[in-house]
Amino acid sequence: MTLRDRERPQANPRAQPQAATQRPAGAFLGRLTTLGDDAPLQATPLKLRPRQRIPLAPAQDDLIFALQTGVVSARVAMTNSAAGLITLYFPGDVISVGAIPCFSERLFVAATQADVLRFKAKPLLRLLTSDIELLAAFDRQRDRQLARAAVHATILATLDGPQRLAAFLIEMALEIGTPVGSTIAIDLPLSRTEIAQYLALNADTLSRLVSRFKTDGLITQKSRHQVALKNWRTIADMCPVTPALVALERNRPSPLS
Amino acid sequence: MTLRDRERPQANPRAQPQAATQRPAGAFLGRLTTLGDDAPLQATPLKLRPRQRIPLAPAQDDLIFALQTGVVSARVAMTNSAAGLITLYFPGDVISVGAIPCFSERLFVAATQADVLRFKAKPLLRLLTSDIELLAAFDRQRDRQLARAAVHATILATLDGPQRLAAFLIEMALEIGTPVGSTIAIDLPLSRTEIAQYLALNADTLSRLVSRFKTDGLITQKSRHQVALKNWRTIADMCPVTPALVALERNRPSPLS
DNA sequence: CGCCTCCGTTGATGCAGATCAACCCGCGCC
DNA sequence: GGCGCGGGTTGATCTGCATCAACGGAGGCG
Repeated sequence: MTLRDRERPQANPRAQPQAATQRPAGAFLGRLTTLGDDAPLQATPLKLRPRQRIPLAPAQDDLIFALQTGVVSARVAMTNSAAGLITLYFPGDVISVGAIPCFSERLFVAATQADVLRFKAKPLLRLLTSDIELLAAFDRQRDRQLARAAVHATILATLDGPQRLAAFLIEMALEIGTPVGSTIAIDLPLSRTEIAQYLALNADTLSRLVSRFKTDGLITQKSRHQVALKNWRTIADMCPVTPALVALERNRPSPLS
Repeated sequence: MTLRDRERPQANPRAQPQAATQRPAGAFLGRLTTLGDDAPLQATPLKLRPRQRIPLAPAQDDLIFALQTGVVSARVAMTNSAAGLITLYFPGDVISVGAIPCFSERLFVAATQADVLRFKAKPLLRLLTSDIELLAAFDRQRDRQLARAAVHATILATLDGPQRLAAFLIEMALEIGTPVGSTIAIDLPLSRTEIAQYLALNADTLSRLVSRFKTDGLITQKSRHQVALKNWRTIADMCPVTPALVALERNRPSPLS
């Protein structure tokens, strides 16, 4: 599929992502917003609808976004072949345009309703020089995102299909899951096809895996985008990267114990 | 194989990585070192032999290294299964301990002789607050490494075996290759097994691919670690991520045109 | 209402690459 | 020299996943 813009409003956006929007932001963003407006920050708030692109002038590398609520995906299209869904951003994450490699096309698409703050790099850096604690928080946030990228690469490099799906469910549960009784409810911000791209699996194969998880009683599905993990322990055990994902979550406030 | 330390000196270290050691460092490191010793930086220079680990106290997250010469690899070991070679660092790169996810074990191993500078995070950040240009260079460097991680994830996610090998050769050529006549000579800093881990391929499969590249006249091999790309154009064309890799290289001085 | 398009599911089939095994080679060591 | 060992190569076989094709269900829209 081509990555053309589909910014037109959809008549019925998918179910509201309560979890994602109510989530407390990360340490950097929290500290940044408590500074108030006395700082000459020139941040522009943007509200994105699901599937809406973040507007970007071509070759504009000096923009930095901070994600307040929702989920955003970074995608690239290569000249010849299939597109890829490279990275997912969650509340508190920093979206640096320069951190996405320049294939023929690169773009950021909101997966759910999302609120982002747009900065120009220069004023933001100037602000960081004035507050070493803020700079430290910014630095930790970048470390965290680099580490997440490394975990994702490890998932793609070493895990087979079922393990990848388990890793995805765990990652989503940690980032945007809400405990409901003994289960964890997740509002999936991605379509099947997008999940398949993110996991480097075929959409058909992913469908089979989800079906198998359902028949095995690991998950249940209320609607297309609403799944619940019935058996956290089993899912966590079948995926070798669980400890790393949990450790990443330690660095910030989390809804899960 | 277990990731036990093999720090003892090897009787015959592999061929000298001339390319890597003569390489000009990146913009951040260049700017940093021109500051001279008037800054209270407390940088500790380390010299690493091939296969030597960077000494790390457990759970020490507040260290940052800057790679001056040579190549360093980041590895993780998972509880159950195989180890992984997550990231490669080249001259000018910043090695932040917090940017590697915490599996059961995480360690940095010099692939060649290497010179690194060790910083504690706090003083380095303090220095960054004093010089916005230095901070900007540091930030660009982090973007670059995030982008490289994204490209690597794309390689693993979307390319087949031959394309991955081509991508690896291109990446190495851009980072540490030296033009020799119409060819590009590369001193591979990794063993076959390590390359296979990096590319998420089986060592056997990789061996077959290298043989095929040789019989196809794409590369020649002087010794185990010395290869030469005979036909840059063909190799570049067979790999869809070449433009992204080249674009990454634009951001810093490169030995290739 | 009927049509269309997008998304997801399921079955049948083929292939790229993993796995297993044997072997070679270089090298350090006894 | 003989031996052991780690790393690399090559062949035979197996399998997990991609591919292809057909179908169904859910909206959207005239």
